[in-house]
Amino acid sequence: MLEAARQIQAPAPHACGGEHAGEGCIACQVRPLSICGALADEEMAEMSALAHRSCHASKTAIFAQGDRAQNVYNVTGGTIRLSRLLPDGRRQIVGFALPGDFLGLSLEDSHGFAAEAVDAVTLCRFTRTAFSDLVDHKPHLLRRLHSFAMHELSIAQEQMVVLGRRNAEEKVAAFLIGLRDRRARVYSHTSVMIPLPMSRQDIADFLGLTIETVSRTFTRLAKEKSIVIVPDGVRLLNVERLEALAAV
Amino acid sequence: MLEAARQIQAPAPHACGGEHAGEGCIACQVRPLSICGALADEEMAEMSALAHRSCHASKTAIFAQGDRAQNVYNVTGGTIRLSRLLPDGRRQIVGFALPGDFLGLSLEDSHGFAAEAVDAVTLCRFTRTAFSDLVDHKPHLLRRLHSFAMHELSIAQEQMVVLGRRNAEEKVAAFLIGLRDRRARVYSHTSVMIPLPMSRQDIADFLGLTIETVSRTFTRLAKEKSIVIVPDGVRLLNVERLEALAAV
DNA sequence: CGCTACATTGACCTTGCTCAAGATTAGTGG
DNA sequence: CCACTAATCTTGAGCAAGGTCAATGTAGCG
Repeated sequence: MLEAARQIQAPAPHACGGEHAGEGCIACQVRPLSICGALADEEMAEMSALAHRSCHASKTAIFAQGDRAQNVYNVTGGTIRLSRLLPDGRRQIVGFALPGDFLGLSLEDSHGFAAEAVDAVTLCRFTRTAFSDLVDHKPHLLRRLHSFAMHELSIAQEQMVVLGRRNAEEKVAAFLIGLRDRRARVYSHTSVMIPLPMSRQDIADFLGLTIETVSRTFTRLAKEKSIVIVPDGVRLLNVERLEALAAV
Repeated sequence: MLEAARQIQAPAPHACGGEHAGEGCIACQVRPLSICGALADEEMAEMSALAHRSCHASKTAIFAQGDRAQNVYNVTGGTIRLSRLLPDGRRQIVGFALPGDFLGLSLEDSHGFAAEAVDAVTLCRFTRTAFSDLVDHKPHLLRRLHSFAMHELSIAQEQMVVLGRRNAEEKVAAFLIGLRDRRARVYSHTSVMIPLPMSRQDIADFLGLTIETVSRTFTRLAKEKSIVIVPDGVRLLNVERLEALAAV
């Protein structure tokens, strides 16, 4: 997930499909590197030279749990779900990656979770060796990556509180407020319209609930006029109330 | 938490109390740096020069949630609980730090969680500025820290699966097996005797359960002869069964 | 010995899960 | 553009895992 502290403007929506997914995609007119805000121009140029842009259609896998980790990715557009599967099929979504986030930074040689495109996703891909070489020559960049990783860890710990100590209503409120805040950082402006490209099942698997409980909770929040449910998202009405439910 | 990949021998138990806790403690005859396995001799010497050894008696705070983060710590002995508190008093323990683990590596300026000594704890303390300067001159060390952080993140994600998708019995089994595996890495040998210096309440707050459910689950596992409950710990009897319950 | 903190056990209750039936939406082909 | 199908979402009824409350047991300590 690893959010960039400062974020460029949102990439324009585009519809490049699966036929060239996973490979360099010259048709995608997106800014190549979300991380750019953190780097000097020359570093940007150096990284761009190493980057392969790629697109993934909705619901396609970017990599599977246990796959050999051969690439590092920087998300430039769309939403990715990161999930771990138990042997019996139970699933836990450990996070949603938004533009600016990194995937595959772990130095372990296989991915600990699966990454799947929730909607149309654009990525910058680096081979691990190229990325590693680059990092070796740019301690500044490594510090930045480490800072991302620690922020990521902090988000993971907050999610532990949500999973371990919050009830269904608080979980859903924390999810919506958390998503609003992350989007605000990514797109540099806050909004009460929260697009939800992920399914109810995805939300349930993120919050440790069932799809039915998520659905009922959305309905209840809508009945009490805390939110309005719209196609592919919600609009926050009573932000105070939601923030109180989500309060850290 | 941040476990060291290779670990020196366990520090000898000692009883330095609270009266000089938090400050340099020349009486503590512990190896100064758990991280040493990862470093060259000269680096070791350089780090040791910057380190202040300190001891914390059982149940004393090392730092509080929200405290200004002024130090980096490396645990050399004992067990530390890392916890987040909700405004209404609910508590989630986000991890237990064992010898070799780092605290305060985050670059944010205040601690996201509280750290409290579960039993007698010995630490190596660095001021943040000194540690930061050191890291600036040792990219090798920074890489190592980043690798620790990513491993930590992986543990946090596994804990999300435990909290979100496992039942009480599986949670307790995962806790015991996880602790056994971490201790095996720290002390370089595996054992079916698992010391549990933390209280039932701590375990409950780590697993997102109540103290009663933890107690009942221990009792049930003991009745079915999967474990034996001993003072301040458990002995694993049916490791196969526990590993199956905890299976990833 | 008695106090305190911690752990265990029991009885009962609530939240969220399971199972099942509809409702809505999205996709597809005529 | 509409009809048909499949997928997703919502809603309801009943249930069970784990929580709550309360009593009892046990260990450490002055």
